[in-house]
Amino acid sequence: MRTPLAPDMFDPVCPSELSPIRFGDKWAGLVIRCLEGGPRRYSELRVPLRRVSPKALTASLRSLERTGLVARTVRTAPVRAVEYALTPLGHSMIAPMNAACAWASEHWDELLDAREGLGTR
Amino acid sequence: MRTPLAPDMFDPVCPSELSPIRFGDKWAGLVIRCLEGGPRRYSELRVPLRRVSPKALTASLRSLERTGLVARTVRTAPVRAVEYALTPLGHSMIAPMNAACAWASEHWDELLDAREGLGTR
DNA sequence: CGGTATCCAACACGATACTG
DNA sequence: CAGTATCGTGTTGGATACCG
Repeated sequence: MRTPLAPDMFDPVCPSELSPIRFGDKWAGLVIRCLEGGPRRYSELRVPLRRVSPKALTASLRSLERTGLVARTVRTAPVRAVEYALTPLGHSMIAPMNAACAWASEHWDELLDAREGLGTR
Repeated sequence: MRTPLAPDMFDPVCPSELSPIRFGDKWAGLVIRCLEGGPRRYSELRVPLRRVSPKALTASLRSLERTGLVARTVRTAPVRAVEYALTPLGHSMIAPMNAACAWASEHWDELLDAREGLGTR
């Protein structure tokens, strides 16, 4: 199955913004979300993740590869194309990620309150 | 309810060691685990977390306070004592933490494989 | 007892330019 | 197309010593 990519992962507000739960490095969670709907080429990923520099994106992908969550495959003919896809292990992370997102949504107002309570003191 | 603290959070092997899922900063997850069984004083926390420098432990606690997961209370009489406890929000994180731990346990061998597959190439 | 102060090394991340 | 090279900055975390 191959669903369309979100046009911009930073629009309007990333629900994970306030959540303390992180999956790997800074961008790993968003990258996994982008790969959830099927394999993607590097340049495809750059569109919704346009606010991430190529260096940081590559670093995140390499890290995900190292952890075994993402597989990188290169095709040379007819044109060079590099595809990134979730491994079975990567797919298995979707469940805990959804749990984390659900938690953040449920406690959104408390998380906001905590952040604001700080500014005032 | 107030259960005894683990003697050493780093012994024998932390199950979260290989997991890419993080809760806040480097030590936040372990700190939350220590507070799960009831409020603790700073010096109590330092025992199971003795491999964490006081500076890093304080930083982690402050960060958890800021996020609204931990409450800090000071008692001055008869002696000065500072207690850290999970807030309701903090307690609500136990569920996603357990989900993350379960995930790591289930996929432990795959995570190990991924790490080792790297050393060889 | 419950932290700070200080110093330092390592790393993460961004911007930009460039390349096989 | 799919990155790498380079440079610079900011943050993280450890070690150690000290303090009210």
